Order: sequence, then structure tokens, then C-alpha cells
Amino acid sequence: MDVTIYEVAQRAGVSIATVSRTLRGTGPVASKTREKVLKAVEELNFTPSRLGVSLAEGRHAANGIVFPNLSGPYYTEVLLGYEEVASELGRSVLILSTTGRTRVRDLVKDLAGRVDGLLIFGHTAPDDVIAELIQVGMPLVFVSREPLAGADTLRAENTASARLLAEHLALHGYERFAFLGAPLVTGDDVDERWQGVRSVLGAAIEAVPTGHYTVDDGHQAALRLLRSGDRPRAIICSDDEVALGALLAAEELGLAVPDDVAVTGWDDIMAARHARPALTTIRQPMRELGARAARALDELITAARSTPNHLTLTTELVIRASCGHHPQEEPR
Amino acid sequence: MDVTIYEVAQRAGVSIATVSRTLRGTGPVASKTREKVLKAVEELNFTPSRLGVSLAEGRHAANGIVFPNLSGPYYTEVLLGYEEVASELGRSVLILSTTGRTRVRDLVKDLAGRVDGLLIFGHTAPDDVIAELIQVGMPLVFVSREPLAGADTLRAENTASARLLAEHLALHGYERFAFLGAPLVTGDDVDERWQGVRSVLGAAIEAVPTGHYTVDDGHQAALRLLRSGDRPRAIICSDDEVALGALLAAEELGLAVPDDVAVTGWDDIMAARHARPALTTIRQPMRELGARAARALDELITAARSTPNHLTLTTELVIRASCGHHPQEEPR
DNA sequence: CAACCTCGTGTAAGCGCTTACAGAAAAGGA
DNA sequence: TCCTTTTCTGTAAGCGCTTACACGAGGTTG
Repeated sequence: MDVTIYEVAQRAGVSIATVSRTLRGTGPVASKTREKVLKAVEELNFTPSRLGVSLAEGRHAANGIVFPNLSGPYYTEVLLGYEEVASELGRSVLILSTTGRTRVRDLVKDLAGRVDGLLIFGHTAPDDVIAELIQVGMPLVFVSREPLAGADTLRAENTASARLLAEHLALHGYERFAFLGAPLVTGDDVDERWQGVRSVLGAAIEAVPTGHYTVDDGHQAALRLLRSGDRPRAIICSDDEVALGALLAAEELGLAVPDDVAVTGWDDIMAARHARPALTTIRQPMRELGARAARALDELITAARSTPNHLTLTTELVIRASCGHHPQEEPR
Repeated sequence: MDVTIYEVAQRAGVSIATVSRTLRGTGPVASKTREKVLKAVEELNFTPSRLGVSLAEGRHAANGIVFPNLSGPYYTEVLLGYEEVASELGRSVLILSTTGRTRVRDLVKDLAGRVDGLLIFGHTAPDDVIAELIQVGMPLVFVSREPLAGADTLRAENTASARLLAEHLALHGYERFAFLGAPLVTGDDVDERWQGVRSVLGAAIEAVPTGHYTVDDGHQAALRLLRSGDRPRAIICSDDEVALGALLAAEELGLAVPDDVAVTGWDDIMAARHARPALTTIRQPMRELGARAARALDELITAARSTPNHLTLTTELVIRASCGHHPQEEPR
């Protein structure tokens, strides 16, 4: 990464413009000249400097992504879908994890200065930074967040799936419910799930907060909940990790799942399938979220589209053992 | 991201050199001048272009990382440790996932052109590309791979831990073993684990390959293995995901774990703790691997060190239920 | 008060590339 | 043969920044 276009030009006996044209295929080059150039490139093992190219082109050929953390497969899967498509489109991906970070503002702004577009999860970036980015016209796609003017938003369906889940549980005959992992931010995925289940179960469901959406916090909160005098018959959790924590708590207290208490999750992470009892949960198309985000960003960057899109992907209810046997269904 | 240093200079009534000096704190600037400059910067909302800075400085202020995929927490955790430290050191992180990719060579070379240093997992990059990178002096750190001349290598201990695990299982009184997830590449982590267990169990253990180190492939291979006439008494798996597959297979065949067949994993991923029975496994310091890699890379990039380092971190045997009750230990 | 520092600032030369523009050479047409 | 096209190639002006170097203006010092 040391040899420059000048050395190639000199060796080939041409100007740097000709070298550039040969390599990029822009403009005409006599085949004899082309050969000379390619030979010199080969001999010197020349690779154009990304920095030089980007500066001259005025674009980074890179996308950024801002997520809280990578614990659990949700962000991971979205990230992979995103990276794969970005890569196909000739862009690199720069990552930024915000959990436990101070100076998130600066980090996001720095990242924005290195890319042509940004995927941002939920509310991981400060609102004023976002406003600023929208203002300067930085292409932005948000995932897992309520629609926002001036930028694309993309999410998996929550409310209707939550209703479906709640109705399914209600048909089991359960009467008292808890929603473990109460929403922390208005308008995010968890909030929509909560709104969905509550619209079906009404006063029969109570919101129980956890500190974070993690196994440990789910575990602690579930312990408190299940020890309390009148414990719910079913616990709908904000996501699978919290649900795994609830499973642990139940086991610890000697409660049988689903016979004493039913538990459901959300996301269908790998551990959900391997937990005992296996978790009833809602699967969302994580990979596809990432892939779509990359495509949307590409449209915005290349100015193929200028008006924001807001898209919602569908989800799937995955019924396993943890919600109990459905009275109207055949056992399997 | 539109305003340049020229506009700031003009507005402040100074030269661009002074603006640069003010912002970077290099060289002396009269406090009155500084104020004028900062005021102009503020008013114009100026942020220096990364491209311009990088080109002039001759460095990217970015690190790369090459991994196969992000399924399971191993790569994920290493990645997070890496990103956190890189970020502290003022570097961004560019990612490249190789699983399922064609043109990995080109992708790696492109990535290398965008960063000051690279973390590469195992054998995810073609050998000749690696040789080339070493040759041009690109700072490189390898994780989960045998030591390589000319670059840092970093890994968690395998052989001794594998011996420990094997000895532990032998003390259970088991006599016939299988190693599920036979090594595919000489010198990688899995190979070392295999060497370790075999050095203890000798002919009593048989290597059984899986296609990939995934739950599904582990599942399929375990089904074949457990259906065969003389099935092993204990299955040592290359990693937790394969072990989860084995657990599924056993359940499917009506075999009790650990009473009919014992199973162990490696990594201690989240699902290992939540599986039933919970998996006996080996925990490795994934986060720390990433953090150390970032620091090592920093040393190499800043030329604080020039001779390669080869480091091995220690691991921990985590005994849970899936290996069976140890005859000489108290039940817990 | 002359000689010498220091401090503060500007000038200009890069860093490695792309590309508009212009000129030269080759090719075609009358 | 001379003029018009077409094809190819070079020149040079950026892209946005850093920094070595030079220079002028006050401050010190003996």
C-alpha cells in the first residue's frame, strides 16, 4: 500500500490520467496502452488508495450502523443482513455499539463523518444529533422505532402479533397476566408489543419493569413477581432473553412451566428453541430487516429516491411448550 | 458536512493553517485568534472532513475485523470487546463477514485498503492474501489460530483445558467417547481441542465430523452417531452449538442425558446455561480476546512495538449437569 | 540600543486520486 | 490532397486537510 498512481504511470510511460482511465474503464484507452498500464500495475502490485479515490469522488463508499449491543441474536442478525447487502453494493460497514458508552454524541457524529449513510437502531442516538444529520441531508434508516419525518423507518410488525399472542393465551383460559420487561421508551418495539397485548387483555395484564432486557434482569424481576402474593398465571415477556430469565426464576422457585405459570418470549433466538420448556415466541425477519435497510440506504445515497419510506415487515407466532397446551388444539 | 476549512478561515479572517492549528492544538495560536476561529467554527457548524484529515495524515484511524459469521456469541463477544477498545483509542471498526461469500480475497484486500490494521479470525482469509499483507507491513492480529510468523496471534487456551475436560469425564467411569465436530483445519482451536482430548483418551475416543459447527449439523451427525450399533457413552463436542444439536438428537431418540449419554460443549454461550440439562462446557474470555487484539493492533500501528507477540489466555471448566454426576464429588 | 529570541501567522507544498478540457494523432471523406 | 471526425492522451485543477518553512513583530538581554 505504498506505490502510487504516479509510479505506475511513470513505469508504463503514460500519464496518471491514463492509468486512472484504464483502471476505472472510464474514457477510451488504446489497447496497446492498456496493456502497458496493466503490466505496470501488475509488476508494482498497485492498488489505488481508498483515501485518494474517496476524496476525489467525494464519497466514502461505506455505511455505518449504530446499535446498543450485540447480546442476543437480534442485532447480530440484522447486522449480518445489512453487511451482506452493503458489501454486494460495494460498501464497507462501520459499526458503533452504544451500550455502556459515554460520549455517544461524539461517536455518532464521528461515525457520520466516515460514511455515506447510517442505519440507526431505535433510540440509540441522541435526538438532536439525529435532527442535525437529517438537516444536513445524511441518508438515514431507522430500525425498530416509530416513523420519523425526514428519514426511512423499517420495523417488524409488533402490535398485531402481540394481539395474536395475547388472544392465543387468553384461549388457554388464563385470567391474570404480567408483561415482564415494561417499555422504557415510547414508540419503540417493546412499547408497541405492550400496547398490543394490553389492547386485548386490558386490566388483566400488569406491566412489570426490568432494568434492561437481559436474562439477569428478567430473572430478578421474575423472582420478585412470582414470589408476590398473587402471581400471574402467564408472563408475556418483552423478548426471549427476559423470558429465559423468567424460566430460570420459575425453576428456582419450584414452579412448573407451563402448568403453574406460562411464559412467552419474543424474537425466537436460538436459546428459545433449546430452553426447557421450549419458548413460545414471535419470530421476526431479522436478517431481512438488515438487508432491506442496506437497500433503502443505497437508494437514498444514490439519490434514486428522495422521499422517505416507512415499511413494516410481518412476523410469525411460534408456538412451543412454554405457553401450555392449548385446550382447543391437538397435542403434538 | 459541506463547509470546508476555507470558509471557516475566511469568516474568521485567518488562514486555513491557523484554523487547523487551533482545532488540533498543534502549534501556538494567540487566544484572541483562537476565539475568532472557534466562533466561526461554531457559527458554520464546521466538522473537518475525515477524508481530508486521513489523506493528509496518511492514516485511516480505523481498524478492520474479519470473521466467518456472527451466529453464536463467540465472534460477537470478541467483536464487542474489540470495538470498545478500538473506539477508546479513537479508531472506527469496519467489519467483514466471510461465510457464504465468494470473492473473499477481494473483500479482504479492499478492507485492508481502508484500515490501519486488521483482526482476522482463524483461517477466514486466504493464505496468500495474508502473506501479501504481512509483506507490505500491514499490522495484523490473528485470533483462534496457530502462531504465524510476522503477525500477532492471540487465542484462548485449548489443549490443557481439553485434557482437563477429558480427565474429568474419564473419572466418571465412561469408557467409550466420541468427539463430535472433528477438526476441519489443522492448527485451529477445534484441532487443538481434539488433540487435547485424544492425548488423554487415546483409542477410546473417535472423531466424528460435522459439516459446520452448527446446531443443525451437530444434530444430524449426532443422530447418525447415536443410532449406530455401539454408541459412545459420552460425546465431547467441538463447541456449544454442536452440543445443543447433540442434546436435541438424544431427546429425539429417547435417550436420557447424562444417564444414557453424556454431552459436553465448549465456549459457554448463553444457550448452554439454559439448555436442559445445562451444558458442561469450557468458558473462554471472549471479550478479553477482542480487547487485547485491539490493544495489540494499536501497538503495532503506532509502532510502539515491532516484534510479533503470541499470547494465550486461560479458560475455565464449567461443570453443569450434562456430563453426569461425578462419582467422587458431592451432589449439589 | 543593537543583537537575538519567541511567538503568531501565512504561504505553499504535499497526501493520491478523478476528470474537464484541450491538443495531437489517426482515420475517413470529398 | 486537404478538411472534418474520431480516438486517444496529457495537462492541470481540484477534493479538504496538515505541516514545514519563512517572516514580521514584539520582548529580552547585555
